Amino acid sequence: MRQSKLFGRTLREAPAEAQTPGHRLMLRAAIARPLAAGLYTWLPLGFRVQKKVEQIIREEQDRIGAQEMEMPVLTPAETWKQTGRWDMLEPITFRTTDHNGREFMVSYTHEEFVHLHAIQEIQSYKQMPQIVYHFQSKGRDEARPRAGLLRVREFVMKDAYSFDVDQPGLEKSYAAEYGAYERTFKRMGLDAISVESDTGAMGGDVAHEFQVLTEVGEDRIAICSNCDYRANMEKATRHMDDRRARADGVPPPSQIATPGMESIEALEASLKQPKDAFLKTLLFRDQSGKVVAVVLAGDRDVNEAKLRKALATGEVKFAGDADFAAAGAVPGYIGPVGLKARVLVDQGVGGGAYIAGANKKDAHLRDVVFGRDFAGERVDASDVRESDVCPKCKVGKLSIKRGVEVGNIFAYGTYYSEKMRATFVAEDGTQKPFVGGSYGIGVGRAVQTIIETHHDDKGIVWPAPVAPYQVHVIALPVNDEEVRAKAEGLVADLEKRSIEVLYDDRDETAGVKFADADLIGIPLRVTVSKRNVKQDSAELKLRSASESEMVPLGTAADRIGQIVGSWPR
RNA sequence: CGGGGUGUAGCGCAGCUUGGUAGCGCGCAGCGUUCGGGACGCUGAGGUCCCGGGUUCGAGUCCCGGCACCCCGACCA
Repeated sequence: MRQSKLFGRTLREAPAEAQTPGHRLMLRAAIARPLAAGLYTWLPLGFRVQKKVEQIIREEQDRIGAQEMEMPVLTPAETWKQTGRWDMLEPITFRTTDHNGREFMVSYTHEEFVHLHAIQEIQSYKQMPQIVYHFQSKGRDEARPRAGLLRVREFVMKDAYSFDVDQPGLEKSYAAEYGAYERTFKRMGLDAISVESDTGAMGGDVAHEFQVLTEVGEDRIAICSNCDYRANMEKATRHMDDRRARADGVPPPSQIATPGMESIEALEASLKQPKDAFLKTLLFRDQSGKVVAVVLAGDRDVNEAKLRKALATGEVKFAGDADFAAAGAVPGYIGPVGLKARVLVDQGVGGGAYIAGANKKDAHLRDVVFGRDFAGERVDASDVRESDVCPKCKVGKLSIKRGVEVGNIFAYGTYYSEKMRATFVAEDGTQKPFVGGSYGIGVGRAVQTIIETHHDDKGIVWPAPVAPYQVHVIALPVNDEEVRAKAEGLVADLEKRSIEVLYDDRDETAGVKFADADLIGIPLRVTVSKRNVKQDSAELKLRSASESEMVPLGTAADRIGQIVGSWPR
């Protein structure tokens, strides 16, 4: 490829809105361009990277016996309604109607549709296990697209779906995908770790995310200092020691005057008590408008993902003034005692005496005891935090790191097949529901995550397997007849060997060409210059190395072929 | 959806407080000199100043309304 013809210019400066290093480099190196909020066009260089990432994913899926297929982007509403997700996904999906008024969703994911096909194609237990996958665009009307390709509103996902006859079968498929993911991310240069995750909109129980730890990530991951426990904050729990403060001998609640103290911080400051001596009570509405109170220790924050799960709802919001009035509560002085609402009590609330709102203006109650003075359902609805004790080994301390979720795997079992009556004939002749899992990788997000984790101050340093080209040949200066002849001869020779070459034939100065080569980050740079040609040689330099190697022009192609051939694929 | 910010040439920005010829750097085109780390000179092209309304003799600038984009938070690959 002649660089003079390349569609896509490198930028000396990144647009102001680009914040993360990967976002800036992605734009500067002409990988992709924004079209609207959260919508990106791949330019030719980025498109090649995307295709290489896809190919790695494809090879690893094929290796475990998964079969590639393709389902449409537009999906009919009726099927979504069968599983209840038409309403649940309303806030984050793009929808449209055809000219007859029939409703469609831009596919958010494809569980429903792959089940529809499984019903038709798989009739007998003899046909399983099966894993199918496709690379398909997903539409998600994210409230806040972010950081270039890291969170967008339309993206290509590899999503795979397994069908098994029973739970042990599912576990095998799940393990096969788990292994495929480890190989896939490793091959593309990503150091992804698996973490336990919430199942969110996908339903089901067991799920892992593959996270690449980096400061630019938006997920928070709890990691144990001692064992292999790693979990997304949405899911992470902590070990709570058993010593329950005793309520014996605690006097009944008594009112204390707390004028103007409407926050835990204000109470902490004026009553000179630690935050965890208080109960924090928060009022929420779920998606259907039902109001619920969540009671937690004053030093803890509510975890909305856990709360949604506890309430089996798609959305929770803070309640309004009318809800407070209906519950007999006063904002700033709300407490669980005498509250007229469903009450959930976080597991971090102990059995001892707390100070809590009195549901009266300017008043709190001391000596409030859970189980004695108020009742409520026990739930886990709070965040873990730095230094909490690991729930698995009960020894290590948790630390919180940021990560980018590049892939995930869910074992949802019969969640969809039961709702859709997707069954097969089992060995005993009865109809049984498919036992399934789904497995996703965001391609564009993976590409930018590679950039986020493979760059220096000059530009991208592509891992060879995903680089847009393998070799960058630079002619210097290109208008020198002999230089150009030698460079073009070398390029032709390399291409004959099926080596992917970007040839910088632009009439630019050495500084511009080297700077662009560093920015674009192709693994091997080959300089054919007047100076080198005089000595009948070419300079080979790896993007990742600081020193270079001079080789005779006559054997340059051999040497380059040898280097390129030694790279992992 | 809550909070904050920004919209002026392809990109980065100034001009707005105090209304009066729309500017700078990079990039782009032509010519010449350069040619191993973002060269230099000369010439030139390129603008609905986000959109709509208002105030005014006159609006990029002031007022009102909208839209878009970015950042922080809540949600996802």
